[in-house]
Amino acid sequence: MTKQQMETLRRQISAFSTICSQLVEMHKVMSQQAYASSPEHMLDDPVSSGPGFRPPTRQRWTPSQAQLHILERLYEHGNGTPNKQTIKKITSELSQHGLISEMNVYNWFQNRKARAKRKQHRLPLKEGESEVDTDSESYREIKPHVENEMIREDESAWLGEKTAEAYENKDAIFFMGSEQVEAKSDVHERKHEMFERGPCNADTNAQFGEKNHGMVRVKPHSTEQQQCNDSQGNIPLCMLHHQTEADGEADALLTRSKNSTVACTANEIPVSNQQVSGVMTILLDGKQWEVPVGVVDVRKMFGDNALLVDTHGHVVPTNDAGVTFHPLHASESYSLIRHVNVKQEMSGKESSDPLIDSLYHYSGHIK
Amino acid sequence: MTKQQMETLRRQISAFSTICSQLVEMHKVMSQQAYASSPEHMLDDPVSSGPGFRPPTRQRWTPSQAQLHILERLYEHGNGTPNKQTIKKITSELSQHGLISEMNVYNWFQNRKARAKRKQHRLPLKEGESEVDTDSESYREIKPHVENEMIREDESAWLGEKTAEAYENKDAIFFMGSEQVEAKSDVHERKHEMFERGPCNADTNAQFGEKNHGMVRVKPHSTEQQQCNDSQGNIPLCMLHHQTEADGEADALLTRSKNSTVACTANEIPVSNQQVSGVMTILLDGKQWEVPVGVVDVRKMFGDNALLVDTHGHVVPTNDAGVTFHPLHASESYSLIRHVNVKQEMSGKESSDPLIDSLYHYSGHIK
DNA sequence: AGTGTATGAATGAACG
DNA sequence: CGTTCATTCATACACT
Repeated sequence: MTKQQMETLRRQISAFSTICSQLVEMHKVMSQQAYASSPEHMLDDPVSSGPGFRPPTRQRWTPSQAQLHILERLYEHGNGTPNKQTIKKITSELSQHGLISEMNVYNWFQNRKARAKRKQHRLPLKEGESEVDTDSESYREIKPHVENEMIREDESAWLGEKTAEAYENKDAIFFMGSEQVEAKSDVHERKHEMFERGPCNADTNAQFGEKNHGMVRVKPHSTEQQQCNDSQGNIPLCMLHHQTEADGEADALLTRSKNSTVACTANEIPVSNQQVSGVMTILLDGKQWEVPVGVVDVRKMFGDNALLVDTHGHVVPTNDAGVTFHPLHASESYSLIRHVNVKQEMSGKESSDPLIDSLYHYSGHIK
Repeated sequence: MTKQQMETLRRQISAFSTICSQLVEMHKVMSQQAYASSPEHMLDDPVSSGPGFRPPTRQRWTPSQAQLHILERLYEHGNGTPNKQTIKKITSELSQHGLISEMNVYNWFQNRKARAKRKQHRLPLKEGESEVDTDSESYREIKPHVENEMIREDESAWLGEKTAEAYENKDAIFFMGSEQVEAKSDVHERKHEMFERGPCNADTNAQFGEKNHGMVRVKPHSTEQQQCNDSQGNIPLCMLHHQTEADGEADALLTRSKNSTVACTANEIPVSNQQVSGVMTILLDGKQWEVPVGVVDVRKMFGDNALLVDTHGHVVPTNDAGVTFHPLHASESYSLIRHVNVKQEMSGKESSDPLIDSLYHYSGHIK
């Protein structure tokens, strides 16, 4: 390797580091925003300043004028949603006028159709209807002039196709592993519709009675609520310190993992990373997880196709069984990497992605 | 540098690449989830409902986060649609986390499967690519099993603040980046497994039929591009060499001719479907996009603040106008990085973010 | 800087 | 089962 190459490598890493930092930063900002927008908390945060990061704009496809024009014409002419083949063609064609994917095209037609229909019928919208139905939409009609028929209507379902789904049918496993304890809850608020959906019991509404009815699970459970609470949803990095064990119900939930480990997130700020029994918290892709203190069975915990990468970019080494050699570090961040093709076939060390292979290789190598 | 060190470097890059992908994905999920609705919607307390209260009604079942996770897990475990018996069990179990009916479960599995299949299909059928069909792609799925809703506002820098300096120091590159990249927070997970939205072209353009008030907004800003097309591209992956300095608007002409550009890359490999004019598919942050064959005007296509990074961690080099020197590589994966401050001010090569500056610097440097 | 609207996308449910 | 419909969620923009 030449010096030059080395330099290149270094730069690559540097670039990655930068990118990662940036992404993390964005993530952070977004988290804060999300949090801030939550009506529940009132803690005001003086901070929030920071660099002017803005949530990445443009998350959704926006057809260019040319694309729209073409789509509109196609719509006028054609009947309904095009089939798969057609979609492909359209997509190709439109890609000449801007980034686009088949899904965009598909969605466009679906929406176009649905909305046209709705407008036409002027269906009585339910209150709280968010989809505002202004007549303005009609303006959007565009006169199709000459139809350039570039699409033909091949019937056949455009989206369907055989796929080798390899689901082996075994017995469904219920709480397999149980590994995942989910104890969380979402405390969330909704943004637009302010209407709080009241107690919703499908049966109560004649209007909707037909929907779920019949099999509506009635169970007026209350569990949800409780659970949510106990989870105390938010736990700062070094959060909580109390055990939830005493909390009967919560405890049950948290400890579903039958593991000895108790579910107390509680580590007093895990200094030394590991108290013997118990659980500690780590961050996985930004989410908090409770893991037993001690070595971790990555495969069992996250799936056969999982790999953990620490913030230094190192894959957490494991033995052949997927168990780490060392405990994870409490409060540390890890990234969970997966690869579908890796699943159990990993033994064959063949995955379609060289990158992943490489990681695995590395992982194995290091052990 | 020893061979060993080199290997380490390589691993780091690989890991970083992966991490970046994850972060980008995560970021997307978050932005999408920022205002996700609370799963408790359908379980609202009866209390609020007063006499003339209209129970808001949720017409259709919406799985709570907990339910979703469980379902996801069950699905993941690879068993097709559960049988009746199993459905009952699942339903029963899930009812602990929210209102649910067997029908809901059944539908969920049906949909999940159908969509997964569709997804799988849609991607692979793109052009070029040899038989080695790349079903890859899915490895980008993120799959958190926890749903904590915890965000805490404490500032606590979860992000190392020294980040900046780290990458400045070229010699320290090795492990830099490593500072704590930790994301604290929550993130509720939702997984929209299919194609997600992707980046979009930055171009907007006046609408066709005017929606609002019947007034057509005629493209106000000069910056808007008429069409974002003009890019074409494709080339094997060898990338980089070149400088990227964002400057101002510069030309725009390198491209603009529709299929003009040559370079049909991936097509050394027999192309299959999609013989249509030069179009090829690439994966951007896991999502498939169609782009014209030929060089790509990154800025135009993704915005002034965009950067493309390939799976090797290389920033795709572009000229001052943001146009790549080479076409992208068909079926290859790229990550889209953005930064608001980079925009056009880049000319002064001064952005408020050192991170980005660094990237640009890198990019240019390497040429 | 907010607010409303158009509309892209996700997804539960239904249909054939 | 695969496809389509209906509804909801989320977001880009325009306008004020």
